[in-house]
Amino acid sequence: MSTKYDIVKQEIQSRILDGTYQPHQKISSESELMKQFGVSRHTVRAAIGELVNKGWLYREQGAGTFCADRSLDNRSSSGVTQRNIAIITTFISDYIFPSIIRGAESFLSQHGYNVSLFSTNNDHENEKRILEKILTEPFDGVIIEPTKSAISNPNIGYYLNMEHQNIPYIMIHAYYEELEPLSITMNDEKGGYVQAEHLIQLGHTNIVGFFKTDDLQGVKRMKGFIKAHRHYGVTINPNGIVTYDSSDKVNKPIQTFMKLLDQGVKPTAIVCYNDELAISMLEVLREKNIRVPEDFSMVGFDDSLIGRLTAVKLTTIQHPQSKMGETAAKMIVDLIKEKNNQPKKTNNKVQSIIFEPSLIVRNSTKILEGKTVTTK
Amino acid sequence: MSTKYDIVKQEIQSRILDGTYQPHQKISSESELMKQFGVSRHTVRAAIGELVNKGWLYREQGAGTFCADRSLDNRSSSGVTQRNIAIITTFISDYIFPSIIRGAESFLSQHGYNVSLFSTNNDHENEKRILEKILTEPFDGVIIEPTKSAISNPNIGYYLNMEHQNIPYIMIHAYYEELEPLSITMNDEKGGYVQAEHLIQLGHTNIVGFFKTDDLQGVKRMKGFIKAHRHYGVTINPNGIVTYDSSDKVNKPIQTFMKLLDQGVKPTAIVCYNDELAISMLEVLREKNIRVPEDFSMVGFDDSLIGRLTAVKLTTIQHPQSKMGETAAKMIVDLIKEKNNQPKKTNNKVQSIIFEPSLIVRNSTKILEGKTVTTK
DNA sequence: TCCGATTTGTTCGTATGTATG
DNA sequence: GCATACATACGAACAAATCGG
Repeated sequence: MSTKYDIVKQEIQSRILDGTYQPHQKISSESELMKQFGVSRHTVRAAIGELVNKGWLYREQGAGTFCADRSLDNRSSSGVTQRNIAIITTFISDYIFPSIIRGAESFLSQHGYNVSLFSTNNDHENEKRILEKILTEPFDGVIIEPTKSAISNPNIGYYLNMEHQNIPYIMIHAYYEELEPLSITMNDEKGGYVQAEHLIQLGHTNIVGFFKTDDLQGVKRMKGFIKAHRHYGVTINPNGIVTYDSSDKVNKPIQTFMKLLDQGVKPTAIVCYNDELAISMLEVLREKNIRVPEDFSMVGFDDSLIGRLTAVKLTTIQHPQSKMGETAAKMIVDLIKEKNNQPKKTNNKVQSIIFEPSLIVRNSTKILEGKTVTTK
Repeated sequence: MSTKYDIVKQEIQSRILDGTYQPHQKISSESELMKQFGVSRHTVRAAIGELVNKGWLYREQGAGTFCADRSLDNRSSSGVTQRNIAIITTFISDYIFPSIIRGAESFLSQHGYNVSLFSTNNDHENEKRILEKILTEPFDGVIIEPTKSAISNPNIGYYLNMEHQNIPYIMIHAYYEELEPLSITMNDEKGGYVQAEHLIQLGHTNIVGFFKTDDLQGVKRMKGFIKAHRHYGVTINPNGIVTYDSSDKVNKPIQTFMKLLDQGVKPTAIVCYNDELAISMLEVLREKNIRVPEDFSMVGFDDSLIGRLTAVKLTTIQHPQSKMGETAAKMIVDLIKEKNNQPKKTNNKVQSIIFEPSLIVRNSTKILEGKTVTTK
């Protein structure tokens, strides 16, 4: 995999798949590629040779090398419907993802589809590699949880190519706004609002919020957090909002939280991006001998299993989990049907779905001492 | 047709067609061909390269170039290798399975394979449906966790058919004994032995054991449990061994355990089939105000995440989890390689792997009051 | 129609890396 | 350890086709 011609080959392949090279368009000449990659002509020719052999490019002596049009050539040759669905998530084994995947797998296998799994680890490079794979192989539909949905995505070209090749896809949890895709999401802003509202109604006024902001979910939950404070006229502590990324999710929130607890005016409650974070924070509080909920209240998000197993059962926001997976599966199957039966009446068109959040009150939140419950 | 490499190519082709080169026979080396035709090595390689691409020859570094066997060359219809691996587990989202799947997925996707997921919910009908699907579609290999491995399997025919069709498969966690397949397992009997031994060494003599016995793992752990008692000369309470199935795993163990706790001579410790059960039992004890480990000791199995998150951290048996998934993935890839390179020497044949269990002592076990620690 | 610049096609030489037996 | 054989990579030269002027 580390040979020079293979690198050149991969890169050219990427340019084809992400739409840089359109069908019948002339690609860079051999001498240009030599300069671009700093390799000899022999190496460039070896790379191009393999792609010509695969049918991705064709050469014309004297004219140049061109991108082939693979749109209607091969994939229906075998005649047999493959019925493959790809599910791309950021993580596979952690947290609530297994439940989502189970929901989707269960529905899809009942409807005769194979489910292939991919995880990006919230990294754009991995996402790219996976999208290349999906575009190269016969998938009938794709369910995607976007990678780093809050920031601009370098792989948009691949999604456009997917539309070109008429492969239906839907996004869950969040979506890339440029694409305006069909999606299944939570109302995350509302969720963040409800988290904060609950604590405010319990009398808390010094609440910290921790949000993972490389994904859109976190950005929106933060927005809701702020909105609730404004609505109830509670000022937000200047240090009261902490953001972090997937990359520093293990350490940064914990360390920042510890500092916040050591300062003069201590917060009395925390809104957590999700239950996973809440569990970490619970550990911090336990080490500092701060009792939950007597001394400190916390709200999680997602109603994950681990939040129900801990000594202190978490107050949290409900997440549809396996239901979301099933809904996504149903939607992608509908899209595939719609694609195949073009003459069919499109009376009930497939539409995006937004799940409304609801609060689940357990044992991690409590009325602040000396306060009475506020109601709207 | 007048180029040198084309002449070389034609000549080699002729030698294949007229039988000079028989299937799997080594053809002249590149340097020999250089002499024979008076051309450069590059030219020879270009000629051979085209024939390799057509599927008439195959090259093996260090060994030589060989004539391919095109007699039974069927599946080249699509030309493209699919590289699909199926993973069949009993459950997808629960417990330690996500970790196992992640380990396998990570390795396989790095090696260019797609991973398709199936779950049987430990039901033979589902298993049958999935096996039919796999036999019908182009999978290169299968990783299986057997369904109800302790009882006779009605789908053996499908596995035999898989062998017929030359689809490599391996089993994890357990295996159907009739098939004697390649497998990756725990030494479950040893595991059950270690669980019981630990409690016995802590002075416990009235230990109950709960085992799920529709899978072989449970049967073997139970065997180890009994063996440990015999070895240390501890008599087993007649009601001290409780077995249950996947179907009644939610209720039966809990109810039986409650009855045991209400009887005259109470047990002082429990060996659990796995951490999942242990967590349920912990809940029962909490409701009855029996403190762990002060009043009661318990040992789990699998070292699952949930066993580390509870208030009382479980003493348990280590399970390789994602490591097991990765090992399984590596093994299946080796098997596929072995299958494809028939002429290659099978010097290091793929072999079954058994992981040895080791005890992880945490906070759910304690020396029985009024006893001293026993050592072997 | 021809010219010249560009681009791919063929062929040689050489060197080093890596797997096999 | 050694010879053999294939794998990768660099450089150079000339041939053949294309395309704009």
